Amino acid sequence: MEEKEISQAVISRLPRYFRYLGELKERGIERISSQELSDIMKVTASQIRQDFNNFGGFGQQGYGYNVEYLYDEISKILGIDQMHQLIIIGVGNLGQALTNYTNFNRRGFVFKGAFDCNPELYGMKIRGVEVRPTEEIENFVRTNNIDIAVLTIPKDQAVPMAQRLVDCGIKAIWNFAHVDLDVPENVQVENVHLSDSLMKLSYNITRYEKKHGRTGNGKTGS
Amino acid sequence: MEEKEISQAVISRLPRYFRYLGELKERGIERISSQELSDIMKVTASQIRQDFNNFGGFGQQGYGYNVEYLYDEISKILGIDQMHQLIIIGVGNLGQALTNYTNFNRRGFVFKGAFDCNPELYGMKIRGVEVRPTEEIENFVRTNNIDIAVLTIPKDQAVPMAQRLVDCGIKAIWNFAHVDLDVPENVQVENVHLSDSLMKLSYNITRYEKKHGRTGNGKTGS
DNA sequence: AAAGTTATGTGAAATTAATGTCAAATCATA
DNA sequence: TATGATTTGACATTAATTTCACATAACTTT
Repeated sequence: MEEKEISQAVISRLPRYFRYLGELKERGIERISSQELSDIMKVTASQIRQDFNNFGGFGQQGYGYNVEYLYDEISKILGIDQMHQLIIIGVGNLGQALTNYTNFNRRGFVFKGAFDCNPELYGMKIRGVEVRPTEEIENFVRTNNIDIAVLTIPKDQAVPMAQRLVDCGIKAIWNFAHVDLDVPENVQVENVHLSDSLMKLSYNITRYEKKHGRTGNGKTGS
Repeated sequence: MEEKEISQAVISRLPRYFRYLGELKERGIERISSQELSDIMKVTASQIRQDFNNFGGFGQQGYGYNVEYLYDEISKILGIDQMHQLIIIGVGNLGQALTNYTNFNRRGFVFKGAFDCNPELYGMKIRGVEVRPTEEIENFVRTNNIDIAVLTIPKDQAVPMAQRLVDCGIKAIWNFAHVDLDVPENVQVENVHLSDSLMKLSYNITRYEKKHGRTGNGKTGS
């Protein structure tokens, strides 16, 4: 039985549905129609129904969707009903920030190890986890069943590091390095390219100003 | 004369082109064809040509594209030939990490101020910039011509803060809070929802394992 | 300067995604 | 249990995006 592939466009929308459903659940709301959700989330009701239907019928005609049930189903689809063990590679500012972001913990992402190539950091503790030398990564990943490696190291180091992670059987890489990683299809990669995001913002500022006749600050001017 | 609107799908690809062109430029490569770029970037040559053509003809038949010229043109399109003054609101781990990320500086994003509501942090210096109380934001934005506010505060604080920023004339918000901001169309918002990104990764791990018959770690198990 | 090659720009075709529509199922109510 | 209101799920339609294909322009070489 062949499962039909769901487009990444749909997947990208699921976390947002999940977030809104979580809020509704928190507020004690038991049921919701696609139309109501449409009003709140500012997407068409049709898209909401279509999106949910990719995974089977979660709703009931004449009633709508049960908030808690839908929430749980989406969490299963996203795989966050499962535990994920993760390690951070690169204990710089960003690495530490992510480590300290406790919300991930609540969603079943368990921070198991931290690695850096700077000897001065060895032994330092972040959220109870000791920073270790990067040489120990392979062994650690294998013995601790690590699923996800968070890459917060400079881009030139990221490429060989990704290869090492692939070789020792990592399942996924959450990549914050500003480089594209080339990995086999059994390893999942999710890129967070912050500067790309900032450039998009810059584009939209510029576009708006062009359209409305305001000017920006020339780089040489003042 | 009406400029035709460029789709966000195209805009999202520009930073990646920009990055690859920057690398080519660094390596001293002067010209490149859409086919060569296609091989390197793993997108179709057709898409590359189509994308660039949205902004006018940057290439030359029989020759290809001049790397440096194309690089400069894209930087203009993205608006990163202009200076952008920015402030950070929320000097937690993530806020500090972003502040210390020097690459933004190189691209014309100038870190001008830092704000927090925790009095213990007032006066602390990050990259030479003093942390100030959030009450001072409005005045600071107005007198220092701030374009972009980086929001790294909890989501419940983010919504009223966004309103304050809108009211004092900010041009754009780079939003790291896990909430959707509702702002008028003259204010640009770019969201970085890290947990959405992590959920997408989780989905892809789960999908791969389902397809290939491996199992994850049950949340209750181990 | 002519011939052959290369590679863009563009319009058309194909694919993918989003939206609109409605029959059928369920709910609420009397 | 019948009636009317509600709302999904499926399908049809429309829109957007990507790919294809080729005429045309510029380059390169002799």
